Amino acid sequence: MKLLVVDGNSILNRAFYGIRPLTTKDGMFTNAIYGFLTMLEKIKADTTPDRVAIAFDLKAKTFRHNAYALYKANRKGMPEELHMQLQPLKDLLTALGYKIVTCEGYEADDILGTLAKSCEENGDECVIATGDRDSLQLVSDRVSVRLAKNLNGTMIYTPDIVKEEYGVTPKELIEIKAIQGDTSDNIPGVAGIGPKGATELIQKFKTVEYIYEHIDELDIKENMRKKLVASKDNALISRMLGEICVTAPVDTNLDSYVVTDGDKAEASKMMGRLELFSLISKLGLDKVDDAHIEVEEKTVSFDVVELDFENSVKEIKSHIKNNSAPLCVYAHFEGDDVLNKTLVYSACVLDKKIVLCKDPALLCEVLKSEKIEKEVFSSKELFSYADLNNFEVKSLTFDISLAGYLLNPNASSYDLEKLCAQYEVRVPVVNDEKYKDYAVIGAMPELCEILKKNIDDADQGSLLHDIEIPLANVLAKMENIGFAVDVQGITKYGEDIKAQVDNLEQEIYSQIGYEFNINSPKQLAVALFEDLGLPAKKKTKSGYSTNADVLESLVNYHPVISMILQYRTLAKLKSTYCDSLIKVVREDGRIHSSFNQTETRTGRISSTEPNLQNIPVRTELGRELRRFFVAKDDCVLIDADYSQIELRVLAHISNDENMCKAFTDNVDIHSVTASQVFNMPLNMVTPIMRSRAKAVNFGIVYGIGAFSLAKDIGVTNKEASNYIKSYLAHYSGIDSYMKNIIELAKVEGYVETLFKRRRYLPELTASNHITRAFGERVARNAPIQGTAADIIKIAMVKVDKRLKDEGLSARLILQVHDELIVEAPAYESMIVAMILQEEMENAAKLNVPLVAEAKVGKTWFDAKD
DNA sequence: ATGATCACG
DNA sequence: ACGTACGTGATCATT
Repeated sequence: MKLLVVDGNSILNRAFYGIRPLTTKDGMFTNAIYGFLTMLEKIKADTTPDRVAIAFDLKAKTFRHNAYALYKANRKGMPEELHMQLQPLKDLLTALGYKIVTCEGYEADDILGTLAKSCEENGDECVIATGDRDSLQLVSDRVSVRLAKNLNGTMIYTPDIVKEEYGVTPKELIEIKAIQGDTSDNIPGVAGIGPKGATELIQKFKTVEYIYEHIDELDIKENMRKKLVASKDNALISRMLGEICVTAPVDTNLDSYVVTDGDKAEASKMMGRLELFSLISKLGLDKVDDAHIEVEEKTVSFDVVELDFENSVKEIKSHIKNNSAPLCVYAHFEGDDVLNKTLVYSACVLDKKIVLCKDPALLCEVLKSEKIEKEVFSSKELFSYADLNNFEVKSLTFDISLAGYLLNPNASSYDLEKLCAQYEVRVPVVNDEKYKDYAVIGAMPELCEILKKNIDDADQGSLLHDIEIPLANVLAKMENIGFAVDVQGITKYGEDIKAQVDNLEQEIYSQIGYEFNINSPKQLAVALFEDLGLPAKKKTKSGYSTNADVLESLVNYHPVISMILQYRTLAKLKSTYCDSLIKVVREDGRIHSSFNQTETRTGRISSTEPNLQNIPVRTELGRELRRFFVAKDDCVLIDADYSQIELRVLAHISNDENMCKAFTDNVDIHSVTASQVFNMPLNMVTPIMRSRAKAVNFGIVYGIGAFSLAKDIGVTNKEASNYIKSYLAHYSGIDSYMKNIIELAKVEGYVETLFKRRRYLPELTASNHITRAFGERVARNAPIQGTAADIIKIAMVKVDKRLKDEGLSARLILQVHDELIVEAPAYESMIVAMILQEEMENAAKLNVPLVAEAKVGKTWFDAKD
């Protein structure tokens, strides 16, 4: 029989500190629970036990909001974020069928020891899972310790391995500790003797008892003898304190530790509440059964039928005759890229029935129909499907994924299963085994109801219906149209760069004296900081940093530094931009990026495969790449960008008098800021002052800290801090906005944009001040970045509509956060430029004017000036 | 899978 | 006593 004994508190600690903070949207921390269960699964898989006992200390001390207390605290002290996870974890473990062992007056260690001892005596095998080396003293022929060193690394300790690592037997570890002491356990030991001396003594003399019995005859240095004599009392006390008790009054009958079925439904429900959805499937729990048991009398059973076009239409028609509620439509596509998606099936939810249809004609018919009001899971792919098939989607009134995103943009994904679990929508049961996977589609109507109610409660109706859903249509069309590129041009440019990279590579090798992988920060660090002996400035988790900041500070030390910087720049251009862009050009000679509408926490869209929102522009050489982003034959690009949209938004929401006036007068904002910060008349502002003021303006938008500002513009902390003080004194409206928004965020738990886009901020309640400070910066930044995102989204919808209404062939093809790009026949360029400027500037009415400027060119390079 | 780096707004 | 501005995505090296 093999018993696994888990040191609950120790593993919980490892999980808490090893897994990045995770929270539910209400701010409940869940990372330790997630980590614990994940690690438990791993431990079980590794050790294949017959029985499992999970030991916990009975009382956990907590502390609050005081890092110094943590430092001083006894190691059993626990931050509030961890403590709040303790009871839920225990409940969850019980529901999963595990036996939790605690014991009044004894620590978890003692429980481990007692159970291990009992196994030993009864001829059973015992594995102790812990993150704490104290337990190593328990190792024997029958007892092994599985020590978690970090998240990935574990080590199984047997007597041989203990001997190998410590040079003594497991039991002798107690003796070593008695001499060496352990501050974290409040074990004093012998003053002046550390691990080395202690080990030597025990290797020679085996026990503390023996040492003191023969203290005068020992063959040791006088110095050592004196230390031992001086600390005799402490050593003897330490010997007692350091030995784990093996006689705690706990149940040692192994049959008490059978892992039972527990209450799976309850476990699954609890995990759903903790929003740990991935665990539910990882642990093999069945969510459907959970809902089934939980609300048995309310469980709905759905039929799934597969019909042809004719019969599907018939069913749907008779359904809408009898139902005023909208029709829920789900479509499943196959194919990994934007253009080549094939419809596998569409599904419509009728009363207690899911109608599947493989005929694409049905989906077209339903989407086209103005009379059928539709609620869907993801509108963008439906809009895309319609666009590719040259028809328009009518009466699409709700999008589940977009609603889920607006309600909480912090989530990592928005699939139906997750949303059902989060909003406690029970998934119906489908009895036909063949169609079981379709059951979740049947939950759509109820899920829509709940999401709609939540959207109403958050006052996000307009944001969803007037901005996000129409935008999905615009994005779908942008994806389908794509951006034409000059493949030959990129190829040639790439070859030129390749030649330069190869040259640099050889020169760098000769400078360093040997060949190595320059792309490996690790190898580069060795070359620079060890072999060349250059001063290392900054450390990362895994060694010395070699980033551009560090390298730039070293350029005067050695000629190879600037070569490496140049190499990095060119290698990046080659691999990320030339090579990969060429790979994603399609048969039509265009690049079709995907635009994700539910990705960012601030409301921006993101672009992937490829990312067209980070094409180089800041350096001359990089910017050249934009010459190969072109308009098709007889067409031009019209590129319009907002001027200072984030600062204008800040001026508006803070309603700061000075900043509003600057924008209303349409004067250069950075110069004005400089004159404010440096207390100078406008005409005395020098370029250096302006550039520093510009950095301060950026910093303010990001939530500012003197340290980072100082680093950014290369002044002292003190100076930077003065700039900020002066800034906030002159822009007092911004000062009060920054203070108020944080108070508001703390009270409400979230911040919102002008158009009611929300971002929840569980970080603000963290006890860790770094986390809290991050939450505060986000509270200051999110409304600004988010409102700017709202505004350009509105502009996109309006521009798209104008182009269509005016019968133009021009099409939006790209958005880069404050910039829109349209491809149009050359003869439309003037009108399109006008439309862009007009719609962008009128997208929102703020207290300050919005300014956009449009330029025309044959390539992105030319259109961007 | 994660971290380091670097491209963009 | 701490770590350092907001938001993204792609690549390469490494575990």
